[in-house]
Amino acid sequence: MKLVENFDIKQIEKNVQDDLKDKDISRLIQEDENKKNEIMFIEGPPTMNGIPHAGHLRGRVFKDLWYRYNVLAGNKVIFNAGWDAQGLPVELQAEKELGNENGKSDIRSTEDIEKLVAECKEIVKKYHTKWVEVDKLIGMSLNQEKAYWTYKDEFIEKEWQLMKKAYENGIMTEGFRVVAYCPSCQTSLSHSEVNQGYDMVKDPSLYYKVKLAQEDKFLIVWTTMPFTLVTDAMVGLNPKEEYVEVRVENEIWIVGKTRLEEFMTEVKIENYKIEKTFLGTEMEGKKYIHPLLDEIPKLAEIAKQDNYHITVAENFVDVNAGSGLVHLSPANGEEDNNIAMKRGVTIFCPIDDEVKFTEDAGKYAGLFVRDADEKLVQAVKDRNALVRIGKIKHKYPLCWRCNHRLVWLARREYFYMLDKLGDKAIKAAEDVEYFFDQPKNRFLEIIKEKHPWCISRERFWGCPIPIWKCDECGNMERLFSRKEIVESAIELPDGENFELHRPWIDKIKVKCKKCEAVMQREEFVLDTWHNSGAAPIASLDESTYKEKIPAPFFTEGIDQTRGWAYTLLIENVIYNNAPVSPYKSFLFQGHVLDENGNKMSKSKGNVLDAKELLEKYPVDLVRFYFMWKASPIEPLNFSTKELMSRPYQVISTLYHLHTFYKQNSEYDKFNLQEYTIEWAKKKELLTPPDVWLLSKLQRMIERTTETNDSCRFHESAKAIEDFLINSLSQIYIPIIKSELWDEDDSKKDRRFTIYAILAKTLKAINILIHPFAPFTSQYLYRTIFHGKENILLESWPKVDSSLIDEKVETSFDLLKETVSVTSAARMKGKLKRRWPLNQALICLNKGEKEVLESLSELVKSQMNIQNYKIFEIDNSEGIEQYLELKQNGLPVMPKIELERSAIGPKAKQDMGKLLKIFAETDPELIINELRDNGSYTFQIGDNLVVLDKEDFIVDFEVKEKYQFAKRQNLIVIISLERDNEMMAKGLIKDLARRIQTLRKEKGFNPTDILEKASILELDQESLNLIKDKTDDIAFLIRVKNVDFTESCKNYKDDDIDGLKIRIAVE
RNA sequence: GGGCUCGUAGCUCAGCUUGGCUAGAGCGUUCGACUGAUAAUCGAAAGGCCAUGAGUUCGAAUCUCAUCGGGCCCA
Repeated sequence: MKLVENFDIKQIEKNVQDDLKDKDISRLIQEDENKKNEIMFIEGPPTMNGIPHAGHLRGRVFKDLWYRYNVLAGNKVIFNAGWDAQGLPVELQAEKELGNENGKSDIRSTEDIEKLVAECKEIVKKYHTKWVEVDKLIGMSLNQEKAYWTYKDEFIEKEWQLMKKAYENGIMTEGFRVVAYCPSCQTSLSHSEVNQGYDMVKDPSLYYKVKLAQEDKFLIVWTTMPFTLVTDAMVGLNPKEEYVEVRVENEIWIVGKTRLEEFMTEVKIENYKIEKTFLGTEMEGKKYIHPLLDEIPKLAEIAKQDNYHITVAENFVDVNAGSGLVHLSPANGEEDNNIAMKRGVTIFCPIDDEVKFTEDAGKYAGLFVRDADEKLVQAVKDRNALVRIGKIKHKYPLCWRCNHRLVWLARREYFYMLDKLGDKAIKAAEDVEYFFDQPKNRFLEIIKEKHPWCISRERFWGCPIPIWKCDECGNMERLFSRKEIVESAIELPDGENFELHRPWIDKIKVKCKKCEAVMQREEFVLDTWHNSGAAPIASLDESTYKEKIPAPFFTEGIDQTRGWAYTLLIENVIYNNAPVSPYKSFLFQGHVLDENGNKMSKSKGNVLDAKELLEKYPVDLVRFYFMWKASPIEPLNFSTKELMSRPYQVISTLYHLHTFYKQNSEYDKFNLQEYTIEWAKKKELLTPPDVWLLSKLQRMIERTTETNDSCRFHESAKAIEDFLINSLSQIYIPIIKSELWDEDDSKKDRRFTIYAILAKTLKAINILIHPFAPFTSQYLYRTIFHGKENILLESWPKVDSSLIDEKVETSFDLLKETVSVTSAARMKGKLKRRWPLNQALICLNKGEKEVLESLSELVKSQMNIQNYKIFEIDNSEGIEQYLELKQNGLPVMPKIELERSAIGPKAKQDMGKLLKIFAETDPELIINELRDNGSYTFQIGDNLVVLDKEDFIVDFEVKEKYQFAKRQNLIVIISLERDNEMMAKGLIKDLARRIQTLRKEKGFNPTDILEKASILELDQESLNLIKDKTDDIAFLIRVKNVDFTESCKNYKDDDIDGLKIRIAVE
């Protein structure tokens, strides 16, 4: 790899990519004896149903950052890719590609499934290529060859082993789950599909009354789906809301209080009287009599159970709709079903696949459910239970394919009953490090819910559930391995090595051990979250799993709290039947938003394609920017403009510091191996700036290590930025520059010391910044330092506490402050920084004199001043400060004003005269009086106005030929007087700067020594000042001779503060 | 609708636990200066009803409650 001429970060990136193309870094790391611990990373497998965008990149960068940091810190990190191939999104995409407009109902035969599955595999292949491409662009270190795939047979079989544990521990059961179902497509729909199709529809609004069994009172219940009366199981009230008993004619009705009046208007009842008010919670567990039991014998039978047809107090009940009481149909409502599951209530679901009532529905058997609405309303009316039937317009979901109204329907499914885990999952989750409180709290809350997890899906492309059921006797065979299936199969149409997917597995028939009938496989596949959640178990062999899991660090987007993080934990607890998490720590990452803070979405068109982004912008900047801009958990507003500003400056400075080091050290034939900091220390060559820089370096190492460990990557990036820009580039380099300029052989040791320090510092920065900007750091490391083959083989720097020097740091801070204040004073006096000044008078706090004087030479050189004096001052303001300054002999004059709000009441009508007299009075006189007597008396006519200290605002200014600036207690007064010598020096520097610019323009190297320089058209005065000093100029601009006659060929017009000159170099 | 969470300068954040100086820093912006690695750097300036409202208090960015807005998840 060669050093590029100019800083071209894209070119650097390309060179590194090319250079590393054929190199097997992971093998080098594997063989490196400095990398001691072997640790495991488990990739959260992206679903292969789309191309990566900017949001994905942030996650990629976090992972790779962690990898590189840990490798540098001395670990062998197993960093394998992983891909999630299955799941609904892939299947839907395949449907689209195949043109199956009716979704699942288009799949009728084995061949159809086969075609669908083949298409799914195609899609996965296509997107996998895109992802790998982007991974390569961004410099992901993932081992792609060893990637795990969730759809591979070996993965599936291991997942079955996990299911087996769940079954053996009594966690896996059958049950009912309510899904949105399209009666026309005969397909259930996922939540995201449902959310696509809400629209306003008209529905019946039915109020009916049910009598309490033990009291002569009626519950007034509201529903918009009368057919659900068939599957009615409970009536819900909100426990925290108020309800009332009202008398209507000779009946007592129970209604919510919040909407009582609206309700009465709606049902057209004018005369009613509130008899009692109470909280919903008081109504828990009262049996009621369903009005239609005679029509539905099966329901009547179930209703005999104690927990059936009772009132329940549940938070989800909304008192701002209907009557404030709702009936619960676990077969037809999601929330209703959850509550039934929680309370162990029987789920009565007499509805078939065509959404028609079955025989169990008694009188309504055979009817499409929504067609039963009218008949049910009539039946309610016939039994005198009708309060009111009306119409309501509300938002309701429609099928996104056929626009048919969806119904909510309980389907038989498989569940993990998480309450059976006891507190194991909670304990496991509590032991995990989350780095930030916000996601931790939410995650723990979710786990504490212990919601039953429905693991089955009525789909095709997924890990099949290996359970066979006998239709005759209901017996079940659970065959959790290929071996068991093969042994139990009646025949194997695709041989023993059939693919463990639908449709092939569906063809396997098993003989029932109880009744000898032929058993069919339950046509479910697993929830895709089960696949990814099984990753640690299913992607590793058993011994590796035992050895490496729990793994130290997992990370994914914050939306995965309930997703991957959750399923991983639950499945691991199930697998071990113990409170163990598969991860010791989990970092949840905030999402990427567009530059205005809006969510990136296809519909808004603000999605940034990852590949385009990485091809157009420098990858190191993208990576650095992602980590540097925001805290990991916060959302990040992504702006390419911002990306190209500060991050560019940081990386650019890093590059240029390297070229600076290279140019100078090569000129001196510096040998990095021979001359080290230890060597310099031994020879006592370190100056205060060196000590200071090394001390700062230690602090930065300490800080970055600490913040990387706690996932405060943004702080880590900022610590590097701060050191690089504010310490190294801004302070150290300008100080040592002049020392490097002096080529005398006797100063060689000093120059070598500087090179050694620069080399050590730059090398350390390269390593520290490597996880953030891998390309530039690898590039600079290789081209400038010719180190190991890959910077990853280096070791993370350790803090060397012998190099920390707090005293020097304090002195430097004071120096920086003093120089800064001096510059401000120069600004006021219009004195350029390169003009030397005669004298500075510096006022400091008590005790600081010594601190600053320890850097005496630097004070002069950095302030560009020939001598200085330091005064320690006690007072920071007012008359006391002025007096102290004066007492010290400083060239100050008092500046005095009246405190108007204070003197108003004292002077009253004499205010005008007072101001006039005050303006004419010598300030010094007032000060002296105040000092001696504590007050000053003005005589205004016959009146005496006595003003004390508080009535004056006293400040100071400096005498003529001085200028000053102050910041808090730091005051710098500079003398404006310059003699010829100083004027000459200033002029020389002015000239030198211009000639140096010209040198650069002409393309000379800084280290080249040129023949001559020529300066024309200087005025006589200036010429007199400098004509004897050509040697000084020659030294500054690296030429052999300087003259003032027209001796060169090409001259450039230039000017110094408006003075026209012509200059040339050859 | 529910849960968690965030809201301080254009941006990124500090300060909040334990109430008390004129609410700080860096970046960005504008103007000026410097520059021999630099799109670096230095100086100055502009920029804040600390989301809003109420309460507690002598005193609130800080404690309490409510509201509004953003994010994620769940409905």
